[in-house]
Amino acid sequence: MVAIEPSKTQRLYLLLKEQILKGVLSPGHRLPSEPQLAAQHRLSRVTIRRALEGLEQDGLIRRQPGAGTFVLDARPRKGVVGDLSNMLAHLVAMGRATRAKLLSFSYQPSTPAVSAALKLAEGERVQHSIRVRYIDDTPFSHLTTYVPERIGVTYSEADLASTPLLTLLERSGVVADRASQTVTATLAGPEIAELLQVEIGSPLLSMTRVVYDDHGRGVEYLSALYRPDLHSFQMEMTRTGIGAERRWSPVSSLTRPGTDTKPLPGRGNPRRPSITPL
Amino acid sequence: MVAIEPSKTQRLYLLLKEQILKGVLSPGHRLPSEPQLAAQHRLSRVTIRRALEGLEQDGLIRRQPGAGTFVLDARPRKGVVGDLSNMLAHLVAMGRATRAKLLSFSYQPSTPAVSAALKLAEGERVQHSIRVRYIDDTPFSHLTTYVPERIGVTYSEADLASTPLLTLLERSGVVADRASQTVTATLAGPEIAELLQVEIGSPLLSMTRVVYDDHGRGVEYLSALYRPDLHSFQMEMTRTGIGAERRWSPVSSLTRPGTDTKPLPGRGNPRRPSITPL
DNA sequence: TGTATTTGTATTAGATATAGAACATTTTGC
DNA sequence: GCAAAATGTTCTATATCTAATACAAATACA
Repeated sequence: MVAIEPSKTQRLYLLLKEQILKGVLSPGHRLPSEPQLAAQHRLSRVTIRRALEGLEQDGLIRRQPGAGTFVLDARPRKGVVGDLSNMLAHLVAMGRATRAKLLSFSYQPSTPAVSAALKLAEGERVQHSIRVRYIDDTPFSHLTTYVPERIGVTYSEADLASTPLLTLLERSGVVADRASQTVTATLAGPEIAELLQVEIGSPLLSMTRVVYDDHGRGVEYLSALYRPDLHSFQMEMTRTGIGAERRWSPVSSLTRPGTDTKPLPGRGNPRRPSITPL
Repeated sequence: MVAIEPSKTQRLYLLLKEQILKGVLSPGHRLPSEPQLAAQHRLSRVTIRRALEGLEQDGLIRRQPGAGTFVLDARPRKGVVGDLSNMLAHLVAMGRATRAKLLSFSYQPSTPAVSAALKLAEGERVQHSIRVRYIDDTPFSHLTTYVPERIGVTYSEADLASTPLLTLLERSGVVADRASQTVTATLAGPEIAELLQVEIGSPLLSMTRVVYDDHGRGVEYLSALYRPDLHSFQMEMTRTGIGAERRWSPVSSLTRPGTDTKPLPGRGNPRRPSITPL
């Protein structure tokens, strides 16, 4: 029995794509010729060409008969470089058109995992919703939320489709006090891939967040998926303390779209951080 | 021209693997029967079986003729649930065996991307290194670093294989003052996959960090890849301010391995945050 | 016990991936 | 202009992937 491996074409395709997007191969750079690539990777020229065709479709390379294959100006529309901690508020402030599509809205008995996270009693019911958020008609996040039923009943289906969940919660008298969020990487399954308009098997940023009120009770469980080509999680840190006690302190910052990783001007002057009210 | 896609077998294999490792399918849980899976995913039973065979080889499932297919005690050695911000120090504190393998060590002319991030002059040279860090003989991170040559010369190859880079830098008189880090998701290419002992095409957490000294000059450019099954990036947040000015403030926290997302006890009492001295 | 369900195994057929080769067309550079 | 080298195109041949089907063996349950 052989280990399950991706096709050779896809292997090469992803490899080259990574290198181009990562900047290892800078724009204007000429790739080795197809026969050379075939020799280097010990693949047939047919396979090489299939991979290059994929890159060409992606607009990452330009192939000129007789001349060669050249890397184009990579990172095409990396337009939105967001901070997961304040993305939505930031986008709205920029006047970008944002809308959410409500895919599911129901009341269910809680699952074990959600119950544990929200500290619910056995069999307690939760309000469950699935949304996809778009920016300029491009899907950029897939949101699955669970809210204890007693809180969930305070807002309607229409509310959820138009208003950020955390706003709804606070409007209902919930006092959000603490949150714990975890960021990981996953793969896009068939449904998610279609909803976020990416290839099946594409990498996705996965964030799980649990929000607690001032009594330590869980009020929201959020599982979010983001397209890494549209968003990344960024944070600024400063060095504080002296001697052996010198450590790094996080400073949540705003990142302007189109602006690359840029440290805060001067020192001190931390921006006011915020969390996405999704 | 068709987009380059992974094989259906591999697609399903990775998808199920993710769900098992992520805990969506808990140990002891019985998977749908092969015909059911075939119907759900609209694949033939042959394909379903190939994917399951891969999972069986990985020791993730048990297949019993006549009975069904069951999820085994997943995350066998999920031991390490780390915080990217202070992972290494934390692991060391726990007495886990950590070692780094130095794969490459050289001085090169800087690439455009690195030059921009570190604010180097045109053509300035950098010290480049690639390392893989292991914990208990399991690879968990792939580290690529660039340091301006004037700083890089202050430590040796042996230093780098044994001592965290940031420690070396500070030993050389560099004053690390600010850092900017970005977290995204990527796919594992052939070499990375082999080094980190994952399948080609598996999702990886990608972190890029730039450290600046007190004069705002870049002193370290780090590109790190982490296995999401072994690590996730976690942060705690608290609500501060009042009224319309009420916002979320990040509180970098320690996560104990084996302990799932758990809010800080009481309120206030923020842990002293730190950054990984990789 | 008997029946339904499940996994294991085998066969057939078609679609696709890959290798290898030949030749045309375009560009580059002498 | 000419030769070399690059991509574009077409073809043959083999191996693998996937679908579809049938049947055997093991298990669960009434």
